[in-house]
Amino acid sequence: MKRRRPGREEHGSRTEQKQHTRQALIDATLRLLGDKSFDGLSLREVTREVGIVPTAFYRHFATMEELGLVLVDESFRTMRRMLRAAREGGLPQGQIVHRSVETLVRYVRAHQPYFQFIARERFGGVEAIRTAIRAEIQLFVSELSTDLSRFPFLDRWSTEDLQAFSGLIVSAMIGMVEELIDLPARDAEREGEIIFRTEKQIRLIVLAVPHWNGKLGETIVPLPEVTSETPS
Amino acid sequence: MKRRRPGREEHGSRTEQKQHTRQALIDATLRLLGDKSFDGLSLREVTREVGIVPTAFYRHFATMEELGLVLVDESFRTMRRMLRAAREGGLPQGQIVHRSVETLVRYVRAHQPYFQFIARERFGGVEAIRTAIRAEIQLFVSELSTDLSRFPFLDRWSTEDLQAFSGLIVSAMIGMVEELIDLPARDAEREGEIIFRTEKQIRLIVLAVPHWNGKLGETIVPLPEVTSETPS
DNA sequence: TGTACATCAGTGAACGCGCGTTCACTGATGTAC
DNA sequence: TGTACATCAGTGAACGCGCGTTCACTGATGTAC
Repeated sequence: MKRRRPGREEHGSRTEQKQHTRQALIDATLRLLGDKSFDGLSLREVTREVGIVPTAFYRHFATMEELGLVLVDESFRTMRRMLRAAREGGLPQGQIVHRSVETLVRYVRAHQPYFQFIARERFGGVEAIRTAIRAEIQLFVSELSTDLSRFPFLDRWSTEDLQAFSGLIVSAMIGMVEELIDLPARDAEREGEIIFRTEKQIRLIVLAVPHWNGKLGETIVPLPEVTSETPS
Repeated sequence: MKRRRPGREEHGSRTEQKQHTRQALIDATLRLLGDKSFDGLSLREVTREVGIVPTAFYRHFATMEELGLVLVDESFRTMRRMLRAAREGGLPQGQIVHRSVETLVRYVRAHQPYFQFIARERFGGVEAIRTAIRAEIQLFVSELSTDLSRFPFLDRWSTEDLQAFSGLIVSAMIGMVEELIDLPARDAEREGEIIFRTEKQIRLIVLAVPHWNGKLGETIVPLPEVTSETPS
């Protein structure tokens, strides 16, 4: 009775059982991170949530930081799976912005804790985790650049310009995700507004594409001086 | 000798002295937040940094959370001061994107700890602080909307569209600030790249302005299907 | 100006608590024969 | 298939430590007369 997982009685091999507990630690951590940030979370809280003794933690991870890095890895694996699916499914002509935003929202909803973890720890208190997340997002931007380089107009852009463009889209998407994830549960109206606004933003960016000349000269649209009293 | 602030010998009235200690607590907190997130920071760490006994903390704040909210307030007061100065100075015709980005960067460098605090706690572990920051950023977006509504084209946009547009600019700016603040100190080259990229992004957004028709129909630029093998 | 009393910012001892980590252990699972 | 031994995931007691908070205190500053 002592060695069995509390509440569950049937199990596979020792290896499977270990894997099961390891996953339970990961899941428990994600659950607990709804309320607090990673470096406010204790090893004992995590093991308590799983229902094992604190010392058993060390059978799976050397430190909390190690667990955190595994979480980063898992989270981005999830997102890459999303992107791969989207790419392979092939977005239908037209509706591309709408469908992309919608797909992202569905994924965020389905894997909310992962996204929440990433959003919260991207600038969180643990250096190693911040660095790992930053690297993954950069990878993300680069992959998007490659995808986008197949579109008309964009196929003639420099790598640098493409990365800036992708970065802008990713910024808008991250902004949306970050607003979505701590929306009071099931506020469908606010959610709709956020999605609608993000679509607008991305469409606006796309609109600029045919007009970009690749130079960082001054703007093409003449803009008047901004002072306290300068309406037309 | 006992009552004097360690390391400083001359003081004003009791009220001034209290104010001085209060500010020391705030400054110490900002300094310590370089390494960790707010909810990983202890009351004792803060008082230790200032050089007072832990219990003296309560003469100034009831809880750490209260201190945190004061920090949010101070940080945004700093940013509003920046905006007001920028508005009153009046940005010269042309160069407007360049000057705006440059102004922001200078301010971030000058008040780095405040910006770092905001970036880190925007999605951090303390609910009340998150909420306060979110409200301030929203206010920010609204103010920018008002400013922008004086420009040609934009003066005909709906409030909603203007807010989406402002939100996009703020997202790009936040993205830049967040990258800037934990750049390894004085990496002038990376810093230049980040600024250059942000300028590109904002110029790109601006470029779209004359072409926006205010409708959320499908894009005007026809975009082909994205699959694994769809180059032109 | 001088004296007597009130205020209150900062002190220092003490508390109970949750923390991470150590250690020797238990007993079911796995393996060699 | 049956037995004897090895492995190792999880146990539980114990540790020293930093935490937030309480409390009665001290002594310089402020105020009333």
